[in-house]
Amino acid sequence: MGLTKSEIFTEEQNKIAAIAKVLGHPARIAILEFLIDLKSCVCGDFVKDIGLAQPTISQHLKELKKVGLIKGKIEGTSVCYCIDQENWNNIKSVFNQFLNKNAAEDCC
Amino acid sequence: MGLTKSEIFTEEQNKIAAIAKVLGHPARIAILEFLIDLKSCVCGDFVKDIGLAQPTISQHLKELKKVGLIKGKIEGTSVCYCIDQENWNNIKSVFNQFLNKNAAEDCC
DNA sequence: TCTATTAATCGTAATATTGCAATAAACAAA
DNA sequence: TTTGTTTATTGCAATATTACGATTAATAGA
Repeated sequence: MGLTKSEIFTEEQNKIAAIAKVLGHPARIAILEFLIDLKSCVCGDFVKDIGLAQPTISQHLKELKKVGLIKGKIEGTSVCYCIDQENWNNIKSVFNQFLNKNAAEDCC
Repeated sequence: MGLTKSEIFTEEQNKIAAIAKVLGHPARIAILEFLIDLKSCVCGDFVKDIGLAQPTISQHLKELKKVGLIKGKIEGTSVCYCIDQENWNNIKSVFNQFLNKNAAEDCC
């Protein structure tokens, strides 16, 4: 088995989970932090800064791009990656909405 | 290899990733939403409401508990689960802090 | 004590993820 | 064109996750 049954969940539940899953690896958090702080921008710099092999970083960048957290612009032989502000804000609000709906009472 | 190199990341990066990883499954999002809305509380109800087998739900509850998102209180033969408010608030602030540090400029 | 109920654990199969060496692709500069 | 630089892709091995049947444990009630 080992196959997530996405069909039994709502679109929203699947969306939150999909984004969270991508955030669920420290290398991808590190990449996002570098991008936010504008410390690094191109794949090669992440390789140096983080210390994982180039194919590994490239793969992590691909997943971040897949859910729209980042976007990339080709500049000669290198690629400049950036936070995708529009999607980032959308994702932020999806998470805030989820995290802020607090249960008033408690049964334990 | 398939083994995350946690040692090359900061404690904070590993923490955010660990929580996000647990949030990275729709069943666990569904469980949290049921708990927030106080719709379900015990394992058996989640099994009915969500539609996954009892051992599967039990496993998801275990992971939610491991990172402190929920806590459980034994009540006779059943267990009442609840959002762990204190940890939930802590986790919320960790995520808010991460999501809100926006990059001012953009290079792409 | 016996039985029913409920949740956790064990064992296992299927699938997914992580990481990297090797290679390919794409472009810049000589 | 050739060489160097940079990123993406492929292929593979190791590990992790997901899901569930079978079983166990623990309590409630007859």
